[in-house]
This record gives sequence, structure tokens and C-alpha cells, in this order.
Amino acid sequence: MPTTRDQIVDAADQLFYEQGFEHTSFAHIADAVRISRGNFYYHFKTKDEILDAVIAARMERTRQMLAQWAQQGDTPQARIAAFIDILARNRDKIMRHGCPVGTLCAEMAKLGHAAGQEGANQILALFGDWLARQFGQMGHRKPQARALALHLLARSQGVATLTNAFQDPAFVRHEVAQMHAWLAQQGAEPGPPATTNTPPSRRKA
Amino acid sequence: MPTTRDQIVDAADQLFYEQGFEHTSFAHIADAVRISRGNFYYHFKTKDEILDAVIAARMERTRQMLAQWAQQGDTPQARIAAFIDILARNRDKIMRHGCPVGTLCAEMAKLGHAAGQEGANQILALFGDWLARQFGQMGHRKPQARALALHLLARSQGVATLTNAFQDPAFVRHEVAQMHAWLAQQGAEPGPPATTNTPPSRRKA
DNA sequence: GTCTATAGCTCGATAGAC
DNA sequence: GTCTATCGAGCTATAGAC
Repeated sequence: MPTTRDQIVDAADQLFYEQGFEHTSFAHIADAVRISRGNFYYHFKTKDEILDAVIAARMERTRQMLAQWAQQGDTPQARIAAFIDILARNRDKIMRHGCPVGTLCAEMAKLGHAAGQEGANQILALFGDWLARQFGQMGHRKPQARALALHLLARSQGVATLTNAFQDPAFVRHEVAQMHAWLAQQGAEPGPPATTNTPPSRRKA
Repeated sequence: MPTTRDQIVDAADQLFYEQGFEHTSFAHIADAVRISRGNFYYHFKTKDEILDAVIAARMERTRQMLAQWAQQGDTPQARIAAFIDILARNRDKIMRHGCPVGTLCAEMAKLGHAAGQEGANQILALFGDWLARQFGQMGHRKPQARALALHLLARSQGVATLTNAFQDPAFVRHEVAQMHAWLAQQGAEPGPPATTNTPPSRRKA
């Protein structure tokens, strides 16, 4: 039996994802947990407090997910592939509500909510840093590994945005396949790292 | 001297972009135009009405911009390059508020605002259809031209999302350069069109 | 810990004078 | 066309009984 506080955080987490932070009221969260508004305020004094708790929970869950991928994947390529596949695995939710991380970052930026923006960006940064480490283990030097990580992160964000807008499952499949193909081209190579998507062996060919 | 109605639409357009639709109140718009709330209601009866007007204005502006690109670019490649360059040209605004189209699509989806989502998606589709036409003129068959268009649209959306979150100008420059390099690889070719980012001449090599 | 009741505010929207 | 005045609903947040 989870504590009331945990139930509140879980419900808020889901509602913030489905309807957005601003659009979700205390009444809405309280109704979902089946407690009174007064009880809600016993656990969280302000809306910022519940936002902080949700962000902390998402951060922790993200850390665990990344640790699990790191444990299960034998090669950095396999681990990055696990990242790419979340788009396909969460396709239906993304079609309805977008990427949980990206849409929260966007909303916090629009609201001018500095603390929330900082927290949401940190979750996004967790993915970026983790991906950069994987590309580093593939043999890429630090700045290049970081560039590849941000490139892949941006692509997955873009696919999520268009999936949310156009609701086309075939588009997700196609882009995920392209990302896997792109990943296969980013092989570890000695010598100068590639700066474009072009395979190094073909540069200046 | 623009009409009061046009002034309202312009102010609402800007505020919806900077703070989001839901976060912007009638009082906020009225203050920006320096009219009373009552006067505002003479021109627009509901919040959906002003949203419709803003979307219509953005749609018209987008059409004009695409027509101008079509007129100025001598080749389809040059015209697509003009699309890619809006990321660099609007970099500062994107860092602060994201992509005007993508963030509106995301917000409408979160609010469950069917009409607004439909309108915002239509603006995004304007870009997609226009890009698909350009790729078609480069010699790609219809489904392939559409896939390339959506791929590029998704990448620009993703770059906008990460730019908004991380506020890194160097990242924008790098990704824009990569998109131009990618575009150069998507040359018109007879025979089977490429289905990945790999240049066709290298497939199965 | 959980509840009811409500303060204090802002919202979208309306009515009517000028 | 523009204004002031105001409504009812919904919001965050607080106070206090149990």
C-alpha cells in the first residue's frame, strides 16, 4: 500500500504528462487520488512543491531506466539502440501526449518557470550525458561524442513532436529504422572523427 | 494605421508564442493593445475566436513566406536550404520560446483542444507539403519525397526543442550545417530512390 | 492525517452607458 | 467603437474541526 504522498505524486505525474502542468488543478489531482483538497495541502503546500516532487520522481525513474539499459546492453551500440527503441515502445502515448520530457521542458519555458525549466532540462540532460558516454565508449572523442548524443536526442525529440501532431505510426517506424541505420554508420574508428552524418570512409572520396 | 482588430490579433499572436495560449489572458492582450476588456469583447466573443484568428494569420503568413522562398530559390535544393536556415535566422527567439508552430501544436494537444490542434497541425502540414514538393522536384518519387520532407521537418523541430531547453547557439550552428550536408547527399538520381540517409551510390557497396 | 469551509484572487464572459 | 462595472466559475491557498 503506497503512502498518500506517493499516490499524489504518481497521479500528478500522470496528469502533468497528459494535460500539462498549468492545465492540471489541485482539485483534479485530489479527485484522481480520491482525497479532499485539504488533505492534499497537508502533503504539498504549493503547486511548485508538487512540481518539484514530480520532477524528482521522473529524474529518479530516468536514472534507473538508464542504469538498466547500461546493464542489459553488451555494447554501447546496443545500449544506444535501447534508447532509440523507446520511441517505438511508447508510440501510442507519444501520439496522444508527446514526449514526457520534451513537452515539460517546452511548457516550463513558456510559463517562464525558472525552477521547473531547470529541473526539466536536467532530465533531458540525463539522456544527453548518458548517450554521450555511450558514444565515447564507441571510440569517439569527447566533443564529437557529445555532438552525436545531442544530434540523436534532437532527432528523437523531433520525431516525438511530429508523431504527436500527425499521429502517423508508419512515420515512427520509418524514423526509428533510420536512426538505427544512422547508428550503425557511427562506428568507432581511429583517426579524425567524422563531423557529419557521412561515414568517415567516404569523406572526400 | 492598423485596425483595432488587427492590433489585437498581432498582440495575441506574439503573446501566444511567448507565453502560450492558456497562460495568456484577455486582460493581458487588452493591456498590450491598450484597450479595455470590454472593447476586446466587441471584436472577439470567445477565446476560441481569437485563437482561430491567430491561427489563420499564421497560416497566411506561412503561405506568403513559402511562396517567397519558392520565388527566390532557383533550385529545389536552394529552396529547401532556405527552410533549414530559418533555424539559424530565428535562433534567439527559438532559444527563448521554441518553434512557434511546434510549441502551439504541443500545447493544443495537451489541452485536448481539437479545433486548435487541427489548425496548428495544418500550419505544420504547410511546411511538410511544401518540402515534399521540393524533394519531388529534385527527382524523388512521391512517397520518398514525403518521407524526406517529414524527416527534415522532424529534425528541425527537434533542434528547436533542444535549443529552447539548452540555449546553446553552437548546437544550432552545428545541426544546421549537418542538415545542409544531408541535403547535399539527397541528390536527384534515376533508379531506386534511397530509403536511408546513406547516399544511394553507396548502398550495398 | 484527513476532512469541510472559505478566503482571496483571476479568469472568461456579459450588460449597458456614452 | 470604446468604455466601466460586474457576474459566476474556478483557481491556489489557509484555517480550524475532528
